[in-house]
Amino acid sequence: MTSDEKDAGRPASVCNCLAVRQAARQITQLYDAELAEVGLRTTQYSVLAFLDRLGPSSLSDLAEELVLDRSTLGHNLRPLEREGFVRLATDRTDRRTRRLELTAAGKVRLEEARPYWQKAQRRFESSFGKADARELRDILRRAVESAAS
Amino acid sequence: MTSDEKDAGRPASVCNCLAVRQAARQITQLYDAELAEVGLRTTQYSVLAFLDRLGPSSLSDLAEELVLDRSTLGHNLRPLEREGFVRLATDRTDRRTRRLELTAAGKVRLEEARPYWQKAQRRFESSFGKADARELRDILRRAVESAAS
DNA sequence: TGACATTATGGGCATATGCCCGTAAATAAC
DNA sequence: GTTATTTACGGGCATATGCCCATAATGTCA
Repeated sequence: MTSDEKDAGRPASVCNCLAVRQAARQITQLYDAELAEVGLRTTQYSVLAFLDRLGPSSLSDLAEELVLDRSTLGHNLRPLEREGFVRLATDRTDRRTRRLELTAAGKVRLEEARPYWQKAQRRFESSFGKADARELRDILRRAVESAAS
Repeated sequence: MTSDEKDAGRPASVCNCLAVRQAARQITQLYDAELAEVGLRTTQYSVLAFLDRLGPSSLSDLAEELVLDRSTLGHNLRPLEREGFVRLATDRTDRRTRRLELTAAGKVRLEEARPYWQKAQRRFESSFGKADARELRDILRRAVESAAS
């Protein structure tokens, strides 16, 4: 009996997709709980953080960096636009492209949020282990590359 | 300079939450693409598979097994009920509880879907590596336990 | 047994996710 | 230079996710 056959009836232990989705749900709740203190979700924080790091970007470029569907990014921007944290402007050279920019208010909120993100990081890593967390991120990064190809 | 400081400006490489969410999105697309052949999503497949394995269950029990919010499970059942794959009945002994059951049609659809789930598994593991996949699932399982506590 | 806490669930709300399709603009083909 | 293709985006649709609150039923405790 192979180990595959042994636990064939236990979906959670053999399905790579279920495993990563369960973990994403669980870990997201941990980070969302901290970021709720400043009224942001994990996804929103990641958009602001990437935009801060990359500077003004097209939606396509940012979506690719975030490993996110373009359309999904478009949807995710709505609450951030409404709050005035990001701004969309039409590119001058290519009028198809919309340049997404972090506003001053967005930058302020991002800096307010960072300590809470760090707190979530510390909480998770103090429980899971710093070295294990590094290994987790590494294997997940490789999984993203593998699934994308 | 520690390695933390070295890549402090690269959110994707340091944030455990972002890493697992990106991987979940990417891998989900791979599985959803296969399961689309039988008109199921990854989440729906996992509900049917767990229900088949566990037998009739309360929503709370099933949600806990799936590492899913109770309310989320309730929402996820709507399309499955509409299609007639699951059935909700009031428990006789405890009328608060709703017993969730897999219908005959649900069982049929589940068995139809299994080969496509297996195909997704094979596609992912032939690219990522069978041993790496096992390691991935193991570290994710530990991460779930860690974040839940 | 009657007040209170606990448990199981549903409804409403908001965001998250990605598909398909349409539109508009830029680029390539000829 | 006109047509065809590609690229960038938005709108609409459906599901996914989880919070908060309300309701109903059960259990507890004096």
